[in-house]
Amino acid sequence: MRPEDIPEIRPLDLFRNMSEENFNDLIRGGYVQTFPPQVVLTTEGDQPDFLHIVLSGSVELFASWNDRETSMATVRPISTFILAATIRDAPYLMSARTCEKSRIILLPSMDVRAVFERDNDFARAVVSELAQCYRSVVKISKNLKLRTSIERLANYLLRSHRRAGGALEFDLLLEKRRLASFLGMTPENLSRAIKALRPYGVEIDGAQVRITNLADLEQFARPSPLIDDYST
Amino acid sequence: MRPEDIPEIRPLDLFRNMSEENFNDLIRGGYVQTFPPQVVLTTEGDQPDFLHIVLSGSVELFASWNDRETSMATVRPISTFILAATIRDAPYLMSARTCEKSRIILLPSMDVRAVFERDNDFARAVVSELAQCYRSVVKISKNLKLRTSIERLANYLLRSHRRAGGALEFDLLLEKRRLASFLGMTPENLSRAIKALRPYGVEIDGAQVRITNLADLEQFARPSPLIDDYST
DNA sequence: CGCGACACTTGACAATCATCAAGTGAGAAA
DNA sequence: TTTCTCACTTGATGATTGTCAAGTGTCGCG
Repeated sequence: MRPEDIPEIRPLDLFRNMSEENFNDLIRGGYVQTFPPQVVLTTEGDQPDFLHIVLSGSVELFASWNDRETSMATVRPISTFILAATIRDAPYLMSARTCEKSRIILLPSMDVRAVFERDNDFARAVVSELAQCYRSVVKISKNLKLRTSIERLANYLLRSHRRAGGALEFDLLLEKRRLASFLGMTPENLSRAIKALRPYGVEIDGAQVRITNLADLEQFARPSPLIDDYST
Repeated sequence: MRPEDIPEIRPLDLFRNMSEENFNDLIRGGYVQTFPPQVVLTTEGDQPDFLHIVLSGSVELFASWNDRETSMATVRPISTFILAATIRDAPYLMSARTCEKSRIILLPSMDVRAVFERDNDFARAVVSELAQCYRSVVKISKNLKLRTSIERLANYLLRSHRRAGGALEFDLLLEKRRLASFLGMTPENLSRAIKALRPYGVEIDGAQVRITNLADLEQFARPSPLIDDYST
C-alpha cells in the first residue's frame, strides 16, 4: 500500500477515531490494486478473505439463484464492502464485480477482526456502519414491496435529482440494464416505465435525464424519507 | 422490572458478556409490560424511545406507504427489536404491533446508548446482532427479487419444516394473510400458490402443513443457504 | 468508410399477480 | 342451537410484468 493512499481512507467514519497504532496494524497487510472493468472480486458463498474499500471507479454487488441474477447495490468511492461478512466470518451473501476500471484496497479479514477485538473505537464505528447498512436494506425492501416498478423508477429519479444537488438535468449513474435489475424489473420494462413517466415531466435521452415538471413527478412518486432518504 | 424477569434476558447474546454493573444500569430504567393483541408499539417515523425485547407472544414489524402496508418480519421470544434505530438515534423505519398477548421489556434508548458508549463488550455484541440483522434483510431481498411467489412459498415451507426439527407435519406460525404479506403477495394468491404446490407433495389444511414428498418439494424450491439459512 | 457488437427500444404475446365479488367454513357469542 | 363474524377460498377479470423476436442507434474497430 502506497503512503499516498493512506490519507484517502483514514478520514472514513470507519477509521477516523482509531488509534494510529491500530490503524497501522489494520493496513499493514493490505494492498491496493487496480482492476479492469467486469472483474469479479468476490463470489457469494465464499469465505471473506478481505475487506474491500473502493477508492475509485465503482463496484456492483449482485446475487444469483437458479440461473437468475439481480443487482443489489452499487458501491462508489470512498466506501467499504462487505463488512458484515468479514466481521462475522460468514460467507459472502453477494458477489461483487467492477463496473469500470477501479482502484480497490484489500485488507485481510483476519487483521480486521483482530483489530476489531482490541480497538473499542473501531468496534463502535463498525456498529455505526452496520446500522446504516441494515437500515439501507430495510428501505430497499420497503421500496420493493410497497411500490410498483414505475413508482420505484420515479423515486429513483428523484433521489438522483437530489444527489445531483437539486439539478433538474443530470446523468444516470448506472447503465439502464443495471438500473432495471436494481429496481427489480427487466430492461424492456424499464424502457416502458420511462415512457410512462413522460406525462409527469420526465425526459430521458440516453443517460441524460431532464425533469421538466418536478411538482408533477413528486406528486406521482410520493417520496418518503423513510424509504428514499439514504442518509438516516 | 421484576427480579424474575432478569434471568430471562441476561443470557441473550446481546447482554451475556456485559459487566454486572453495566447490565444493571441498562435495565434500571426499564420495565416489563403485557400488551393485548393488535397493540401498536412503535410507529415508523417516530424517534426510538425504547429498545424492545419480546419475552412472550409475538410482534409483527410492518411498513406502510401510500395506504399500502406490508409485513416485514415477525419477532418471537426471546429477542430484541429495533436495535439499529436505537443505536443511531434515528427514526424507526418500521412499525410494530403485537400479534397476540405479549410480554415485552422496554429499555429507555438513552440508557442503551449510554451503556453502549462505555461497555466495550456490549458494543461488540451489538455489532454481532446488527451484522446478523443486516444479513437477514439481504437474504429477504434476494428472496424477493430472485424468486416467484410460489417459489417463495415453497422455500418458506421448507424453512418451517427445518425449524420444526425436520418434522413433516407442522403448523404455520403466521396467519395466512400475514404470511401472504410477508412473502410479498395477496391472501388470494397465497391460496392459489398453496394449491399450485399440491403436485409437489404439500397438503395444507388450515394452519396444519403436511409435506408428503420432501424430495419433490426440494427439487422445486431449490433452497439455498445463502437465502434460506437464517443462522449464518 | 463500412462492419460488427451491443445496448437499448418496440411490439406481440404469455405468465404472473392484483382486484373485485361471491361463497365457504370454523369459532365465538347470544 | 342459531347467528354473526371473520379469515380464508374461489372464480372472473384486468393490470402489471416477463419473454421472445425484431428492430434502431451508437460506438469502436478493421
